[in-house]
Amino acid sequence: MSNEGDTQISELEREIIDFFVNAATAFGIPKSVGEVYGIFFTSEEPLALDDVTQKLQISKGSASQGIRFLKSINALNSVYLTGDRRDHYTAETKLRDITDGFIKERIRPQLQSSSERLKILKNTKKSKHLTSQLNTLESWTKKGKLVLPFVSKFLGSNEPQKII
Amino acid sequence: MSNEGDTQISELEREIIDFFVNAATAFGIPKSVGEVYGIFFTSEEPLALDDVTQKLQISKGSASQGIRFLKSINALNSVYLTGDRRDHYTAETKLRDITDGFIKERIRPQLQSSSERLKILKNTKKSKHLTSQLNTLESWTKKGKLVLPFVSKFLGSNEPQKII
DNA sequence: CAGAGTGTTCAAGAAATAATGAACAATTTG
DNA sequence: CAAATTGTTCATTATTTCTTGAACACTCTG
Repeated sequence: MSNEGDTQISELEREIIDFFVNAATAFGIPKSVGEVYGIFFTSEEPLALDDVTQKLQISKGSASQGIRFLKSINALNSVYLTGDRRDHYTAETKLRDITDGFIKERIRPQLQSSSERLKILKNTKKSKHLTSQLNTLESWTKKGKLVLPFVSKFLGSNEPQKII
Repeated sequence: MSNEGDTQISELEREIIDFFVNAATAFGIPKSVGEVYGIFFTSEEPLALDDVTQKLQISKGSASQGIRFLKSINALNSVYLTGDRRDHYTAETKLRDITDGFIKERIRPQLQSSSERLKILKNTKKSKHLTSQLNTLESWTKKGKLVLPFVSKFLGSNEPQKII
């Protein structure tokens, strides 16, 4: 029966949420997911599902799915509040944790399946030119896989980086 | 009046094109753009607009827009063929060139506008918590900007990389 | 154990995005 | 300079993707 959740969000909060909506869209993630992360990010207190629906005025379904996705990439942390059986979360704000989750759940599987498909294609009869192009693609996926840990490490550090 | 363009594409070529359709989708780029790059990538000879429409069976509009986008990120190279006034292109296959084009045309502008919007928000009156969150966001965009040249260099090299 | 509280699922509708193709502008050719 | 060739634009249509909300399952609580 909680009812402090329907607090209006401020203009600044809305701006910050929009920041995440933009970012989400850029990463091919639904707008509503960006909003959900945004509301957690702006909130000092842990929020539950219906706080999200009330503050953002989105459906329970969207909020539920948004939270699930954000949990899957470690962008939300569970918080247990005594005397309230709703699940509460706070935004994870360590960029590296979120990046790692995103890489692990979204990028790696995609790269992996691409490189597996390529492997199969290498066994087919083909022209010189296509052989060469397949080798090019193979090197691309390899580089893709190799760059990920470096991006992760880079985003996790607080110091300037150098490439040697 | 050229008419060698209506050659059927092979099963393997279709697979390679699908590879790019997948990749394009993952980057939030329309399927048709992936197809267009794919047909150039598989072709040994330079192709013109109507070769693309015939081989892929897509509309002239899609092909034209796909080519324009691909040129804008340096994924296609112009080739001038004497005795044919149509524009011809080949696929650029240096990963770094394409990556750089994509970063310059798509990613940097997005990051830039985000960080400008953030700068404005920093001047508004706000709570301790939101001040702190805005600082977090600022550090994220900074790291984003810094990581790009690193990714570019990494993808351009043929040697293993280390971070120091 | 009936009723209330909480979260999930997924079919249907709404919204956003992409593809088409006809009209057009620009250029070249005979 | 008329006709043909080439490529672009953009309103319309088609497709894909997202959001909604009602039905459901599960868990608590009195």
